[in-house]
Amino acid sequence: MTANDHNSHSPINPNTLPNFATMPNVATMDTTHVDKNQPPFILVDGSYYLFRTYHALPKTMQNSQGLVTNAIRGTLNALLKLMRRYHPTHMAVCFDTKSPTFRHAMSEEYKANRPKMDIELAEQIPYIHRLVTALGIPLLRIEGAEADDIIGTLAYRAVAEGHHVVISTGDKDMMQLINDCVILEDSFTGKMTDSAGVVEKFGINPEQMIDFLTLMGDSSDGIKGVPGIGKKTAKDLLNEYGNIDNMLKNVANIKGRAGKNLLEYADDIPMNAQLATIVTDLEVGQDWQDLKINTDPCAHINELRELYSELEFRNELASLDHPNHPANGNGHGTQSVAHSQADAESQAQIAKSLQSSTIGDITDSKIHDRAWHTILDESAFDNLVQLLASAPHFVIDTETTSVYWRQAELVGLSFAVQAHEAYYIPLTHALEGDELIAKQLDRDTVLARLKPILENPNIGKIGQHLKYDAHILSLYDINLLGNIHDKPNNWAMDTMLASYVINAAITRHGMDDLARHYLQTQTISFEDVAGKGAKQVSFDQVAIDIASDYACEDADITYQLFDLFSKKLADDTNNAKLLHELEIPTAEILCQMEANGILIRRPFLNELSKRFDEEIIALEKRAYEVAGEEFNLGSPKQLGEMLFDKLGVVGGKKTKTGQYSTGEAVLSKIDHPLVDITLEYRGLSKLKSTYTDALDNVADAKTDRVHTSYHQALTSTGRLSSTDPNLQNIPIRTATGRLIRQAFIAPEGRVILAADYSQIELRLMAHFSGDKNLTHAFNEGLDIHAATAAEVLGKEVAEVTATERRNAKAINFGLLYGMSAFGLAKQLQMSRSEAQDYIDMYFERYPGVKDYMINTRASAYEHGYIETILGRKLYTPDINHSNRMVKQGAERAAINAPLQGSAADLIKLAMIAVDKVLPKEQAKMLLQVHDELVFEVDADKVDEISQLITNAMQDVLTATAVEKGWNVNFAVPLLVETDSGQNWDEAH
DNA sequence: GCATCATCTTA
DNA sequence: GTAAGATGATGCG
Repeated sequence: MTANDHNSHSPINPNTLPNFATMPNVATMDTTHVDKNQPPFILVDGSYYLFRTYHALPKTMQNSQGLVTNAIRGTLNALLKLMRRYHPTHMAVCFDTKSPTFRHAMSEEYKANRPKMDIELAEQIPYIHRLVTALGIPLLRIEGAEADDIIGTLAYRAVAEGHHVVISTGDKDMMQLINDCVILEDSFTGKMTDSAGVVEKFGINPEQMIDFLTLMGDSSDGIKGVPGIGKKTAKDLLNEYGNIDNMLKNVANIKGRAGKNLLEYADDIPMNAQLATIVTDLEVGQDWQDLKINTDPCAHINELRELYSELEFRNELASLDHPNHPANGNGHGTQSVAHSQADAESQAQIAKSLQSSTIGDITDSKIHDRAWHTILDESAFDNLVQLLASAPHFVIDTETTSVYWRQAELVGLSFAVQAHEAYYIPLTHALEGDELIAKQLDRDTVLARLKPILENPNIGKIGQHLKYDAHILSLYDINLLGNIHDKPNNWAMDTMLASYVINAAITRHGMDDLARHYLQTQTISFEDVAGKGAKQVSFDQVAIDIASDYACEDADITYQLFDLFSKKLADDTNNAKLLHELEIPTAEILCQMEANGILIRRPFLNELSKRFDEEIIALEKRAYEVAGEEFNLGSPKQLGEMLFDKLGVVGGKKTKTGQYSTGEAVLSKIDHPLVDITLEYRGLSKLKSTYTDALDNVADAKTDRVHTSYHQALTSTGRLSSTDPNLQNIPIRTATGRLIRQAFIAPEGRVILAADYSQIELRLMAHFSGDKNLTHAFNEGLDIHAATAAEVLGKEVAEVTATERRNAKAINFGLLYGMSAFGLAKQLQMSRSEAQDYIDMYFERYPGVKDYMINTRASAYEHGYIETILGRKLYTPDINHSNRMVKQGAERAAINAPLQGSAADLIKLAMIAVDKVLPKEQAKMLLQVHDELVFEVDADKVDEISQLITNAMQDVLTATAVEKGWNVNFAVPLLVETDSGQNWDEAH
């Protein structure tokens, strides 16, 4: 029989039950004889790829005959990937058939609720079968057996015969087949799962998988499981009792619902277990040796050609003439994939999964031409100290117990003075049983020796996200900060900020992202060494040899990035200037601001929480009365159903997910008592949960100060963002909201001082557009929104009504946001054509602004980026996107980016300028909120310092920028407004 | 337990 | 119409 003779199997009688007692168990079988150096036996779960790719890939993939081809493509890509990766000699693709199996005979509910297969999918199946055969891969379908069972059987036989096995599937049920020599690989997502992967994912061993599935059940397959036992309980029970038999023996000891139900449903367990068990001794009537790939390049080439032509897979067709097409039995073919983006992502994931795998020819991607050292004795440390002290610059990286610097303790330090060589000094690792922990050098001794080097401004410090390391070192009384910006001309560099300045959009700026993007290297992830989720341990619980690899890699990669970015910056002096004169100095100031924190009034916040809570409860009660029943007022879904279905309110609109929209914009148009109650309820619960409760939780227990964390390499425009907590969105618009602001105070003898740029983005618009009317209004010091209304309506500023000013304000903001008539109409609640008329009138009066819009858009198309006032390039990758909506979104972002981005540049300059003149004993900079800086200052020095700050901020373009070599002739004045008071509300 | 949605807060 | 982050509810596995 030939390998592809897939119709030759005798059907399996669905009424003959497998003998579960004698069935071999793949997870526990002996694997000592398996030769891991041979290519693996590949078993593909064809049915999985069929369904997965059909639902995941767009149905718009069709040939000219209207045949949907997404599942064909998806499955083909999975197969080609496997062949390229493993160069297998033995492989089989298994499919389910429509006929019933023993599971259907056992349980009426088994897969009973599966909807009928879509016709668009059914049509693709014959093509997929033909394709598999034409690729020379054995195809297996057996009446009365599921693909799982064929795979289970073949996996057992293959391992028994000395092969290791890769099962290509995304079905978690198959995890019961995993052992030392059998792994799962989902070729669609790139995810690989070995034994450790099962433990990581579910907290149990592969051999416990059947019991796990039996307890949990599977609603999509119609397997019930034990009610009340989900993933978590099943895991806990299995960890305690090992298996279900043992659980039942000790069922009296199992408390609560789990124990009760286990007893009550004990009779169902055997059947559910059998439904969940993959058969491993099917009568397949075929020996595994027959499942060889047909490697004759000419065998099926004509069939393939015909298929690809009919399907209109042009790239695949062309690649048939390429000598390395995988169908020719050679695993190095060119990629021929329709979804380059999705594919690139899954490739990256595959690359990642390769790291941890040790099976077969899956390569360990660690490079070996490198020297990574663990420093565990005095003389090695002496040598390192010598090396660092005499280096012009070096990479430093701290390893700690937490990503939050305020909770972190130092665990070790890594260094690099050149690429491919790195040192790790473990200091406080404490993993029980790790023999190396006793050899660690003393932390304080090491730090004392390093302090003069780390504080030496003449030795450049290089790091990835140095602000973090600076925070950590400052906890140990080491001041790294001076080295970051006091010597802007040395080699000091923050690779995260360098990447951000060079191109903020091309990748995120974490070290893993940078290594992947710029060095084509997949780093050891933190999760690889410390686990993830609830099971993650802190770094001091990682074994020193593993930790050392991780830490050395970090330092090594950082050095390599430093080399690469240094070259890029040498070619672009403005980028170099942005890094050294703007971002790195800003980082140092942010470090101080974060360390300062801002004082809050805890008792006041607690009092507010209590008050809000009482009002919330009263509102809930009223809502239940109006509704006639209790429901969750905080659930948009339940509220929508109550309002529009049960209470019959008209005007309900649905969101894209099919539920009613209950956003503020919709509700405020409805006249109904429940709406008023809801809006008030939402306002108060927002304030309570997001602000009064949250701030109290994060404030330092001893000092009552709140320390936010600023992210400097995140936004697409150059703005900062603030997290944990976000102090850039503290309420201000409503009176109740402002109560929160009143909780931010200055200590005794000091006041809060706030300084903000007035209308900075509109001033930038005036500058960039050069528009005469706009420039004139700012130069005359007019109320800009009133001036706009007067100009557009052709009347005097004094005659402008409140509504006219409000509309003008909306259009001014709209301009900054790349406005459309549609958007303006929605904002002003007018018709689209009215909005369009208004916009037309505006552009007639402000032609320069119209030109700015056109020119900025054009620049984005021409260069792929726009520039801010300091020449920061902000890339606009979606400007040529094939989706019209996405493309238009990118156009609006491009129009906004120079304005928002330039404002971000200016406030960073302002922070640098202010920091330089601020008397540190009398004032501290605390917060930055995009166009505002918040300080606490000695009460008796407020006027003086306020003037100092105002001057520094207003003069950034005429003084600070010029000193640093940026010469900008700004078209309008920069105006700063300051105020001060006991709290942030009074200061605003 | 983790991701996504809907909502609301800021500049 | 731009740029963010946090929360509770909900859905998935």
